[in-house]
Amino acid sequence: MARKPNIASKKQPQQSRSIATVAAIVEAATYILTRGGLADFTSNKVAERAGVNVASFYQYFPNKEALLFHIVQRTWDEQLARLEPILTSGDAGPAERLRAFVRELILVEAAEAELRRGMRAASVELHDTPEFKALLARGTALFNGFLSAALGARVPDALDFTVETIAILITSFTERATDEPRPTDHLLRQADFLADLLIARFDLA
Amino acid sequence: MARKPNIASKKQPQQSRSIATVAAIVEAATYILTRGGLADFTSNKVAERAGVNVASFYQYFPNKEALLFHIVQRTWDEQLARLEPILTSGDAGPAERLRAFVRELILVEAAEAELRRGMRAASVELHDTPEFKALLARGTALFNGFLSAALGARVPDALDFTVETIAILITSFTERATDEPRPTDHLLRQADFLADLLIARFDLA
Amino acid sequence: MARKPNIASKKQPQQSRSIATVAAIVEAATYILTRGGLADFTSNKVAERAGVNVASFYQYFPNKEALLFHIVQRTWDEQLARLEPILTSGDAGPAERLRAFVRELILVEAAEAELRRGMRAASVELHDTPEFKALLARGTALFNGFLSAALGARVPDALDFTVETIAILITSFTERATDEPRPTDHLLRQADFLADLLIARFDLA
Amino acid sequence: MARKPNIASKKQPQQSRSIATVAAIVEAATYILTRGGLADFTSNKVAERAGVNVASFYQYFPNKEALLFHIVQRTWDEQLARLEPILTSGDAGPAERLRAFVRELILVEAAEAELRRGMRAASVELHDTPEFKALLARGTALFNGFLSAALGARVPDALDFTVETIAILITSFTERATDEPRPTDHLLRQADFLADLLIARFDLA
DNA sequence: CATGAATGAGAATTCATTCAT
DNA sequence: CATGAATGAATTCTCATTCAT
Repeated sequence: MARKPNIASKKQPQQSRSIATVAAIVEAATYILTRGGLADFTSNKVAERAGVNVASFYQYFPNKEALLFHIVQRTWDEQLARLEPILTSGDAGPAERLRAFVRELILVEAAEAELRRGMRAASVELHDTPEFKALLARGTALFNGFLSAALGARVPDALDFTVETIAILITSFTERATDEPRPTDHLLRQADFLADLLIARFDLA
Repeated sequence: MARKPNIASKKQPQQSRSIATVAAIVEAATYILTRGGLADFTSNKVAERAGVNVASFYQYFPNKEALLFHIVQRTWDEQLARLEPILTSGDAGPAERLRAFVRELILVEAAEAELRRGMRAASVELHDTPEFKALLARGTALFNGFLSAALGARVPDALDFTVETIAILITSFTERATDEPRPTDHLLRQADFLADLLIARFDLA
Repeated sequence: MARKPNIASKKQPQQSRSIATVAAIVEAATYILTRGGLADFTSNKVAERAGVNVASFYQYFPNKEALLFHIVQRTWDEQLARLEPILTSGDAGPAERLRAFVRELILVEAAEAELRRGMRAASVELHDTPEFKALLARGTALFNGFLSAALGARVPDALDFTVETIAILITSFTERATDEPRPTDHLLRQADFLADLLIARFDLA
Repeated sequence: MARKPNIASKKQPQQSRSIATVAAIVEAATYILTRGGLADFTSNKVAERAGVNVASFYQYFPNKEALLFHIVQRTWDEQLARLEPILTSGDAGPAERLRAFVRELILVEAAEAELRRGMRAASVELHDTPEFKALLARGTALFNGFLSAALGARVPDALDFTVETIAILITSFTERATDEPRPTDHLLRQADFLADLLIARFDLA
């Protein structure tokens, strides 16, 4: 029964030196997670690679999980920043936007696939924390909003079910499809495959 | 950077006493993985819960990973045993079989969802072992064979791509859909959703 | 403070099966010690290599040290058997015999240099046992007897000191000279070097 | 088959507290090796006797062998510091210097005989490391230089062979002669015995 | 704040030895 | 006797975390 670690960041660095320290720690951790060195993702090694003392680590993060969460959050934020415009911009029709979204999502996932794999492996303990759930919720809300709007008319019954299921479909698919390194055009074909499936099914074009 | 652990099982238990010992170890490990206690999945704790000495653990498994692989393999075998008949029986048409397959798969995954989550979290080290790859290959071959046959006529180009992509779609979907506990009928609706999508797309009915 | 292990052989094997078992154990241990695998010189591994059960090991040897002593003794006995005739045969004069002795000793040591190195490394615990001391004493007595007789006339004072010192000189030299593998002729030159030194010094020719 | 341990020392202690820690570790290890407790020379027991946590041990030494090497090196350095002046000072003739050297060597060896025995027993793993070989090489070079110079004129052929053989003779003799505790005058007689042998043989006086 | 230093607790693995059958 | 099986007790080494300066 995994204990839920206290994930909230300890202190916000105020001075520039502190900011640099935190940045170094985060960068070091990212590097280590990217190399897949789950076993090397230890507070001591992260600090060493960051060139700071372990004690400094604990100055800014109450524990390892907090650092991990920080990175997860940052990555997630960056990801959302790229995806949100696609979903919200009213320029294109639902089909266009869905296709663009799936394409962008698969590219985003692929872009930092190793890091994401590392994070996923290390994230086990995070899953049950409220902070993590809140993070997920934001993305979910955004995507569900878009889907609900797009499908609203065409799915009279069980809109929620449909939306949730499509969300699972898309996110699990892009995650897995990027597990093995693939050339971009292959990824895009896969994205289109899925997008077309949905567009056809719901007659979005 | 993960080293590849030697996974081949060590000594086969011969007398009933040792068979019981191994069973106790496997059961204890399963229990711990199921509870999500990735952090508790240690040789000492597994042995303790099994009521045997750690040294006995190492009589039968060269290392922790070997035990994990043992469980993964057993689970996988059981799963295949349930799924194979569906794919190979010639009784029904492709649409029927695909739907039945997705339904069974999602149920199978749900049945031991916690264990699977634990295994997934712990499996990182396994991914690169030849034994693990061989295990995956069997399942892949089976499913790809079925899909290739079913789609053969309808997918003139890029059969391999299509098959691979569908395989990813189905397996990633069922895995994620069972991440949260859901009632059976919900799972079946989800399975049908995906199956219908594919059946319609490839005109299998 | 190394405890003195009980070294006395437990049981003498009576039946041919037992004899074969003991032989297999001894041979396996010899093999392992020869390969320099001090770390592999464990009761389990010796038994495994011997093809017998560990419990059988303890049927015939009360502990690991007893096996080691057994091998040391056997080797020592074989060595003495080759050296004794040289010292005792009255055919040749003292110079001849001394030279022949040193030559033979260096060859004997070289013959099983690896085994001897392994034994030496493992023997630490043996040094303080009475059995081991008795073993040494036999060889010492033999050699000292020879030297005393040979030098008697020429060393009026301090015969004991001289004999002891020469014994140390010869045995330590041959041991170390064979630490690195060397061709036979090199070894013989070294033996002659030492023998000549002593012959000249004590005017033995 | 012994693996070569990584012997290079890890972190250098900087503050006085850590210097004391390292000193305590070294002292504890020396004590244990001196008592002949090869079996007690474990990281835990050394740390315990040093009054520090095992983890501190591993802060400063990457493994047990590194600590052992540290001690071997220190002892060797001290020994060389005492012997080098004898060999290099031009005050005396070769005979004088050789005799003084052998005398000093046997005293040096005797001074820490127990420690040296312990180290020797534990050194097995060290033999193959480059660091250890480098250490030996320094001593060998020094002594061989001296001998070559001293004998040069008198040994037209095979100078190398002669030098090497004498080196073996002297070092193996002093090592073994100090294996059993002996009063100083006895040791000096033994040293003189060997020195005289060589002086006479090569007409060094 | 930042660093040097320290540590309690535990993880993986092995070994000598014993016992039941 | 011999074997299968078991285990108490170590051993090496690491990690998350804290404290004194």
